Amino acid sequence: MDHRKRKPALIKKQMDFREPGKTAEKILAAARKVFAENGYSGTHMDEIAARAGVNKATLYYQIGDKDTLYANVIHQVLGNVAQDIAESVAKADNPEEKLKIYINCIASAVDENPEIPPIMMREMASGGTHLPRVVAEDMASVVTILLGILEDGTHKGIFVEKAPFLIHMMIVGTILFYKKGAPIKEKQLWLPAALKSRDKKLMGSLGDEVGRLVLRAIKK
Amino acid sequence: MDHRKRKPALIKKQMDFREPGKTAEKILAAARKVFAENGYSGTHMDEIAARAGVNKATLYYQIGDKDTLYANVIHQVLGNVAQDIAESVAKADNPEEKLKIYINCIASAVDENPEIPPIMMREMASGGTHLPRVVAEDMASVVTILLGILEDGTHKGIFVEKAPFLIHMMIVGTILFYKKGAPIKEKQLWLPAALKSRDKKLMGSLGDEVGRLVLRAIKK
DNA sequence: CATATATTTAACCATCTGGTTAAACCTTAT
DNA sequence: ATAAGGTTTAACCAGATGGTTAAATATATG
Repeated sequence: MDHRKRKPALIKKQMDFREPGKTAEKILAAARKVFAENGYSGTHMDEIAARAGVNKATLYYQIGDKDTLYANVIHQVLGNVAQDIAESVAKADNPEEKLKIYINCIASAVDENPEIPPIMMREMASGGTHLPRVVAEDMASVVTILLGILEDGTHKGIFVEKAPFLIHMMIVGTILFYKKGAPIKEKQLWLPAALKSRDKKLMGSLGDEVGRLVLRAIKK
Repeated sequence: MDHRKRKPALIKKQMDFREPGKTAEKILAAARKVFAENGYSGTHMDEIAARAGVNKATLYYQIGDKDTLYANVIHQVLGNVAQDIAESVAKADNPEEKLKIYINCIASAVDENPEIPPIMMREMASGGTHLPRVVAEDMASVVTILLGILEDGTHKGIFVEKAPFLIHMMIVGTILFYKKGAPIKEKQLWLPAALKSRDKKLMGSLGDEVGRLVLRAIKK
């Protein structure tokens, strides 16, 4: 099926990718890498099969087709972030702390999962048309959490009023772009040394630094 | 040639896409849209030819191959931003004003040029490996401008010291993600109404609002 | 007008790519 | 052991895709 005309991808076949060593798991792991590297249409089933060390027919026997495989990859890669954020944020009790946690959850999800930036960026680039509904809803629920934090903070007079969706894009955009951008920057040797050195001393994690910036931006 | 293995795209053939109505111009305009919609590997030469209203062979006669066409598109789309920023920023004299202009230049480039977000996002996603050298250098020069503004501001005690590259990723990431993300958000009907309404009242332009946020984030 | 040159086109082509098939190969239970 | 059902595989296929060719058509030049 043509990528552009894909229906909002349902997950036709749920894979049991939990058991490691199992064929399905090997396929999913390979698919994850290849899709992250090359995007949907840049990814070829033969390469996934090769990298997973299985025959292409096995791949089709275990999953179904490219669409389904892609949907499963996305679900596996982005699916758990939402719940994690919800749980972690609930533990804090003031908006400022909650916001820090919110940002750090996203940052560490990205850290533990280097496939998130390329996949998310490309999904955004293509208008999010092929995100499985589950994932789209997950992401919506995340923004809703932020909405709550910001509203609470504004009521309590801690935050100035700012558009929540813009803040969310700021958080996610900053983290994803930095994660993908930093390595590119390092390779460009002609860049002024000042740029490279300055960025070394991101005190603490990226999540912490973004947290500081965003808080400065919205605190009263 | 395979996308993944493309050499750092040189622009093999410079097109004269300036004269409107001319075949080359029609091709480039079509290519721009199609590449923005579907990415490099999702784009088919036949579609570009069809959308440009010319025969595919004409396309090859005028340009060369997919790679060259893509490089030309990128160059046309991203090539002029750098110079524009440099000139505009020079007009202001204090760091704060300069930073506002810096951000607004990027925001309006994106505004006037809706192909920037998808193309930039996908380029970042694939590690910027196929940016023509010219464009990569342009982008580097942009960051260098920001570096200057921030250093100046820090010296004068107006800004706190923050990693310049991170700030740049923050600006660009926020603008691009918001531009591409907002329309997606609008389509998700199940989202809490609060989210949609809140974001309507972005007072002024996106550039202004991002400018305000970033300044709050780094001003002493 | 005639000749040369630049541009466009329909028809091709080799290769790639997602997907299938039928047979071989395990694993398990009787 | 063997029948049965699940799993893997080599070989295959139809359609798509980037790219080419040689002829046809404008366009400019003498």
